Amino acid sequence: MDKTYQPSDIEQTWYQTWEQHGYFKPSGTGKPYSIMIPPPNVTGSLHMGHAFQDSIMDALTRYHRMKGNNTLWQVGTDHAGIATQMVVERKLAAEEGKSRHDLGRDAFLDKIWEWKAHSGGTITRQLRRLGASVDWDHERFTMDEGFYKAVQEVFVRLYEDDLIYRGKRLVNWDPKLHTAISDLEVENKDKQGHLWHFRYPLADNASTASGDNFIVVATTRPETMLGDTAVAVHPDDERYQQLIGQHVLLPIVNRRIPIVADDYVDREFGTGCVKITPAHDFNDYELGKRHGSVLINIMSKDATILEQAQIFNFDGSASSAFDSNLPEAYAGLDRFAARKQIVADFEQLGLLEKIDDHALKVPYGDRSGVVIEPLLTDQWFVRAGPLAEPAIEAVENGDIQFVPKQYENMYFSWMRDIQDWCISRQLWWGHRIPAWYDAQGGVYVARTEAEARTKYAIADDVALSQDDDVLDTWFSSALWTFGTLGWPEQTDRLKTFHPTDVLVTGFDIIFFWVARMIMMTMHFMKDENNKPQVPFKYVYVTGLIRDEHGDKMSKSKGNVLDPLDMIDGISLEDLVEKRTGNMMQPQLAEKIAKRTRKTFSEGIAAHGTDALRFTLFSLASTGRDINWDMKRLEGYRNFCNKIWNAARYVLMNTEGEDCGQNDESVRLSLADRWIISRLQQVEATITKQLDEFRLDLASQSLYDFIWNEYCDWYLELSKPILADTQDSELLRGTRRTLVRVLEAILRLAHPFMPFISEEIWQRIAPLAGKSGATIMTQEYPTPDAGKIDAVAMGDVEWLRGVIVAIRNIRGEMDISPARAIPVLLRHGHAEDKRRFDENRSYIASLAKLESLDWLGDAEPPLSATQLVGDMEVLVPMAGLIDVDAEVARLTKELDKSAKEVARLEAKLGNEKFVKNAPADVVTKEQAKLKDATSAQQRLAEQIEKIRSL
RNA sequence: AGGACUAUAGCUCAGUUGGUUAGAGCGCUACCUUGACAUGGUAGAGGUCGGCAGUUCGAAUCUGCCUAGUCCUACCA
Repeated sequence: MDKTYQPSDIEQTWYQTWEQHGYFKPSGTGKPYSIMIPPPNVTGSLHMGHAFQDSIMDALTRYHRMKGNNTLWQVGTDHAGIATQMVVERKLAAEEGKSRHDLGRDAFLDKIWEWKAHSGGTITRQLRRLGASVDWDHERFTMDEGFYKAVQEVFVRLYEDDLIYRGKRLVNWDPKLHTAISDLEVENKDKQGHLWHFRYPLADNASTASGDNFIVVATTRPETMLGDTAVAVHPDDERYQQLIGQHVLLPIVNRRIPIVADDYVDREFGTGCVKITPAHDFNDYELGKRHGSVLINIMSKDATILEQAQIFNFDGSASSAFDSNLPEAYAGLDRFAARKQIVADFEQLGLLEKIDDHALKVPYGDRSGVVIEPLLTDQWFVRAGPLAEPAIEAVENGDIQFVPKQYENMYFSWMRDIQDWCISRQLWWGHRIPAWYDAQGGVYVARTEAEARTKYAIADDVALSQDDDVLDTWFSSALWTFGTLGWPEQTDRLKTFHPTDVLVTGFDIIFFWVARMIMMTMHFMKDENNKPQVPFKYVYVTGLIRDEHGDKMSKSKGNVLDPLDMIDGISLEDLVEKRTGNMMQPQLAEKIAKRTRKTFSEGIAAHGTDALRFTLFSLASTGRDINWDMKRLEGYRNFCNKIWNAARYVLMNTEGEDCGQNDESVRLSLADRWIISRLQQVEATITKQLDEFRLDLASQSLYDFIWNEYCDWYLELSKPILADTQDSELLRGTRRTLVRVLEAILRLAHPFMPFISEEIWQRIAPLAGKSGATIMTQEYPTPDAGKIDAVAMGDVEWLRGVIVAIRNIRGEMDISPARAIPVLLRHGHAEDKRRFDENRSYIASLAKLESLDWLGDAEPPLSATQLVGDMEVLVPMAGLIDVDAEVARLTKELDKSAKEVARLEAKLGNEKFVKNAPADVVTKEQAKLKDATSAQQRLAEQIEKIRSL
């Protein structure tokens, strides 16, 4: 093996080997275990969040595969409707100066498929680099043939069950993308705006309580007044009591509209009068409906003002309740221009009362970034209420558990107040809605046009045209767990792997995806008793990966880290280019470049996939965002190097030697018995932590065991034996333990660090008597309590105590590490003496001693001392030690003991403590006090003795 | 407005049902190239666990209030 660990030398070749040999496929035997990858955007690329979640899924998958489960990690990508369409539209505009309308629907879709073919491999290549052990043979895409069938089936059946309906409703309209979007795709932002106060003259010479012949309404969106159908006041508001049932004459359009009373109105806000615009405001829609009003739409799909208003009843039929003419002056004006004009005109008319500054929330489209307009359009909706009921129940009764649990609250509060889901999108890229219309507007929902004709008995000569709209991307993603397994066919894969075991995803898509997946799955998937099947048993919710300052990573902030750059490294210049090239806002480039040069003055070094993964795991504490720290990554790269070198040491001492693999007689040293015992304990700990999704704790346990126990102590303790002993049985025992424990460590580590564990395992396994083509399919280590040797563990703890005590004196007294020193022990119990007798050579070797003796009762020479339990460790001071330094050191120790004694005395002096605390706690404290007291006394004597010289 | 989460060493974070002398990594200090590893070794410094009350024999841990921050949902024109 090379002296230094080079991840690039091993990682890619191992992945290819694994994939070629089909190790990622389900084994076909064992209890099924399955995970569905959250499908990334097919044309996207992997970011740190993906790397994080995918690493977790891979660790769980590899762990269960090694435990013998029939394990499937299902892979696939999402067509990502709006996102993908926008990318291709931008590209088209930039390269050919054309819009999608110039091309037409079919040609444009061809362009997108081309783009998918061209860029679609990026994400899957990146997944391979991460070591993702997914089943590539069954990769799926949310718009592949099978998924198309699943989507149609679901749509048609939901329609037949009256859970999908079409209607003219107020929706969130994106005037830039020209599509409806769901509530979830709207981001409400705090903005400073204005509250305009308009006078609406009263009709029929009515007047207010204070004698005015007008009332004042306040609005943040003046242009919508063109669509006002009423004014509302609170029923108990004395100021306007006599006006209820009267009318106002709407200025500019001269529309006579009623004054109605409604509890919804807040008397304290503004003037207590609210203009009602049912076609342009969600609250007003409800209000208008309650008061038998109509809907007056005044806006086009571009959010410009119409020439003629469109007036509807709430059932969608046309209404002639009002004159539909709108003032010519506004026709075609953009909504914001119209706003200015309306305000100016009110001022002109002397009807502008005042303008207040006002803080408000403005809805923006999360993709387009423009202000969303509530607009009356024909859309398809999913009736979410009935679907939500079983989905809520499944989480309440624990069939689905969120990890961490607090996300269940979030889920419940959204689900219990769920609104119908607008699923139609006025886009081209997506699943086209399986509905057909005849010339009269009749709607026919079926899987195909032919089926529609049969089902609804439509003659062949009646022209049908399919709905132009497509479905929300999340509609198809909601079918992911069963759609990927072949549904609506009852495939073996579906029967074997559904329900899946765990979904690993971010909290940001609990509503978008997780909740909808639960609803859809439980409606369509039933078990043998016809009970709804859940899509997964656990939802492991990860935090977000942020940058080193806790800021969200984003292109516009220029703080995005590419996981592949962590793995392969990148030069500073390339990193700057990557962050500043192809920007939507080029003016930020300079700042980003500067910041990047400051943070990564040397670029980024290569750290390898294993180190990246291990870093992600150790940061993966539940329910918390992660602030990325390059130093952690470096630390775990060093950890890989540590393992590498430990393996080199083991190989150096075992290759070509007799390692006792054929059960020749062996004798195990104390160190052997100890590390074997500890291995059992660590195996139990890690297994438990993995089962509880605590990858952070598991990786920490592994790290501690490998570095602080196996390397720091076991390998060091093996050195004196390998160097000195002539005992062939003992040598065999040590060699056997060296390789066997390392071999087990590699299997323990494999789910975390697949590459380095495989690379080393290939060399170690034969020496440990293991055979097999890959570590991937070896058994995950299981602890054997029978191998735990309590005596050995106690002895090594003692041994470490003595060695650390001597090193401590050495360090504090500034004794050169090169200098071998004499050490005496005294005042020990019989147990100390036994341990001393059995382990002299270990101590002498690890503490670099010239001599080590048991003093008995003889008077010791003047020495530096340290206590290990009751036993004193003495380093004779002659020629070695600075008296003042020793006094200072002992005084520090004494202070500590004195404080401890005081604390314990106070505690035990408290009658209530002695009376109330459990007996074992009291006994423990008493023992501690005894130790501390005797330590205090010894230290005091020793200080006195040194001083007296 | 409602709700959730977070606050522990200079930095990034663990701390499982209340009982440790409160831990890790990085950083810092001193010493050390000893044949696995300087991507290393040995020793060390560093914390009134955000604040205030309370429950308890005992609180980083439980309760209440407060402060600061993050996020989610809803929204008054």
